[in-house]
Amino acid sequence: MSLRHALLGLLAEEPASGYDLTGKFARALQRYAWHAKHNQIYPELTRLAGEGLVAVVAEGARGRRTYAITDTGRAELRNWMLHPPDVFVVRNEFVLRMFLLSTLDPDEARALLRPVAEESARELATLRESIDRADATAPPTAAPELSRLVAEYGLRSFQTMHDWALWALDRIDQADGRREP
Amino acid sequence: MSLRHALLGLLAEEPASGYDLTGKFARALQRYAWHAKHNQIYPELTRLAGEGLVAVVAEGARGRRTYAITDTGRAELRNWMLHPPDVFVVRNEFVLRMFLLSTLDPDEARALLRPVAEESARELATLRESIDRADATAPPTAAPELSRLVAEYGLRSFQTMHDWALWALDRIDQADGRREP
DNA sequence: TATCGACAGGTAGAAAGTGACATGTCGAGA
DNA sequence: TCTCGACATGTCACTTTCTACCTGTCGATA
Repeated sequence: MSLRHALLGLLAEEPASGYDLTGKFARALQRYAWHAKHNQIYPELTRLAGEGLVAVVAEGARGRRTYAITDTGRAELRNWMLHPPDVFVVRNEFVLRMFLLSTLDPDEARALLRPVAEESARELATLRESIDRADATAPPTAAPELSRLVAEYGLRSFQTMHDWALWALDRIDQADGRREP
Repeated sequence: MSLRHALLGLLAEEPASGYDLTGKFARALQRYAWHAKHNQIYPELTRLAGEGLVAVVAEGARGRRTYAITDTGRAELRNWMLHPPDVFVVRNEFVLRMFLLSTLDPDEARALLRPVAEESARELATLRESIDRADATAPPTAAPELSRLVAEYGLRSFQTMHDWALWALDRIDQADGRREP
């Protein structure tokens, strides 16, 4: 039931169409939190509308339908947020591959870790940029800004991944008894 | 196709039964990398055996069947490891909830973050303990020890989560203009 | 005016994953 | 000897997700 709550969460901030939501998933949630594409999003929106958790509030060009969260939907989202399960289901193919690193030999492990170090650095830079941009545009009456919190989490996570990849590469080099360029 | 590669990866280290593998998932992979329970594992093992990627190498009491990876299986695993996709599919309900934190008010956010700070500290301690235990039992001819790498990643990730949760709590307190106990 | 890319919405069939149920064995301790 | 917990393996119906396909509109630029 996570997809529907992700959608309710996005709609709680502002009304949006299925197309908008697909974009938000691709830009914000896809990489770290929850993966979903339009073929899952459209049917789920229809279902949510059928259950009265969201409603169509506008229709525009090209068949565009803008959805907004309803009071029922907001109550459902709040209830879900306030009652986290004891264990979270996690599926992360990246971490799985790191777990299975030990099935490779040192050279192969190095070859996998190098792109990790590079990409985490790139993601880190991108995220920092978008945070800085958001901070600059910040409203003068800076509210608690809870949305800044998860951005910081992402920042720190990528920093951790980057530092770790460099450490791991170094450690393999040392164990291998040589210094690789 | 991640489940089958997770199983192949575990069997690449040593032969095991479905029951053993279920335990390994529960202890090692479940929390950070890949969630799977016995009702998925048993059928997948049968399928893998049917395709010749694993084979039954022993039968014991209580219908126990010990599987080992075959050469074909090892080749498949290696191929999968050496060809990571451009984007990894991630589904992490915890991170999703942190994304949606901004739909709550500061008090509620605090209530969610406090257990995060506590549990990450506990997980951190547990992991550090098991690493120390493994280091102590380490073979004298310490090989590159690639399996130590992912443990370190877990350690750093939990440390990051813990530090972040404390930072976030503090930031909410400050924005709220008071110091919460 | 033709074309193309972003906008906008979908469906169908297959695969993966979930929750609940079902069955039986072996060894240790009361 | 009885009971109980760990060992051990499954099935089935249902939900969720994935892959691949389909349809059409609007605006800008060639």
